[in-house]
Amino acid sequence: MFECTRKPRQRRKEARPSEIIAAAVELWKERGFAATRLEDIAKGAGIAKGTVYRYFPSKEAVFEAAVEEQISTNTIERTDDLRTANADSEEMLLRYFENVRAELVDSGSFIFLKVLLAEGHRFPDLVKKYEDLVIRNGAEVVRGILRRGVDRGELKPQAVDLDPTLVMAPAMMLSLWGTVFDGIQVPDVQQMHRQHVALILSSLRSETT
Amino acid sequence: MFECTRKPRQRRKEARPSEIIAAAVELWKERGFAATRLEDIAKGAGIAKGTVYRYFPSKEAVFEAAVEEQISTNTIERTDDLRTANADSEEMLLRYFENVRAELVDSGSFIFLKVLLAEGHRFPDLVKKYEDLVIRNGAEVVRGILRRGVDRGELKPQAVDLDPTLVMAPAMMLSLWGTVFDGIQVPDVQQMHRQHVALILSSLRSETT
DNA sequence: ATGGTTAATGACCGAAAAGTCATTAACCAT
DNA sequence: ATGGTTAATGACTTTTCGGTCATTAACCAT
Repeated sequence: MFECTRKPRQRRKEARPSEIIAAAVELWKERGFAATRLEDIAKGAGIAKGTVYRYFPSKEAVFEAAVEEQISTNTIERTDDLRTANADSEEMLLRYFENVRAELVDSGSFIFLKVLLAEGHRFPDLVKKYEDLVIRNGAEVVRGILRRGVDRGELKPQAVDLDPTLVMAPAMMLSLWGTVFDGIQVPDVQQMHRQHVALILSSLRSETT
Repeated sequence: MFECTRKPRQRRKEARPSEIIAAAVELWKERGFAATRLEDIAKGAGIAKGTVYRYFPSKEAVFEAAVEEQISTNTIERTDDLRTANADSEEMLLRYFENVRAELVDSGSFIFLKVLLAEGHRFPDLVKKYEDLVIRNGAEVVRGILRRGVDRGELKPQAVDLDPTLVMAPAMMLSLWGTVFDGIQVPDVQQMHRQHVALILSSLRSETT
């Protein structure tokens, strides 16, 4: 007994940055942003603290890179997904909401939203970027769905005038709130999204006799 | 030149706690929660760091007391305000939204929401209390408005089944988001609230011929 | 006045965590 | 093999900041 577990040092320049970010996100999800030390991140990524500094100049830089990564991957996915679909507006809205929920809750990008809301001061550039690429992009998707609904005769023409923010905000807020108590608290986010879609549609659906 | 500005020490046991809280909230609003040191708070309140510890056992206790204060003062106000009113449902909803906005943005309680969202882990009791007294209370108020609208014949009966969270969430989210860029970013929160009310009503208004 | 009580002070302490760097050892080209 | 390059290490330094406490001085009762 007492095995001398000599950790075989590995040199993997390419893989490190994304591994570090992945470990960081995992810990931020579990314990929150402020409570996560840089050494925890290193440990989580299976490397020593000093190694982190070879790839990122500071702790904040890791956060910035993480946001940057999430931003790019997610907005692309979402846009593609919705462009090729062929469902009615209700289905489209539901799918969009589910997308938002999954992205924020399941894939854990809710921390970015939380931290940017709470600590936005410290990352003015990031906030701007997040606004441009996530919020505005989301608004564009919603606007697309509404416009498409009008074109197909499912929604009344005024639907295009509805501010997309009003459609997105509850989806984001509910998902966010649901994460505060480790996801247990809010009864059923998806159910509520369904109700929200119903509310929107009952107001915007065109009167086809 | 070289005036020895001897600060005249003052003993004001009664006034301290609220002054400390006020100074803390002010700084949190300006610089965020994490970026505010306890010594800054003391300086802001015009006292020495040690004095803070005469009134609060820890830094977190200051935060807890601040939330506690906001919670009590604000929920009382809101409930009273709406019970005595005599306007139609549209007016009531608008007033409620304006209330939420004013409370979060103007009187600065948005930091509590932000911090509880972002750092909820560290304050499980507070989160619970906030949920009970602010969120649930808000939901109750909204439910009251809807019920009242049905009673007066302004809203169709299904209105009472609408989850109040769907009504509150956009109001909170928009106000929150508006504070991230020092309030400059979101074009016009109040305008958007008007649109939101219109959306809700166009779906819930009873068809009186 | 004056002495007792206690609010107020701020220098100090120590823990915690960010960030550094001399040393070690993979990896590769020869 | 082997020597050069550089990724990886982790002990060490530095900084930051929450919390303490011996000392000072307001305030008040006498």
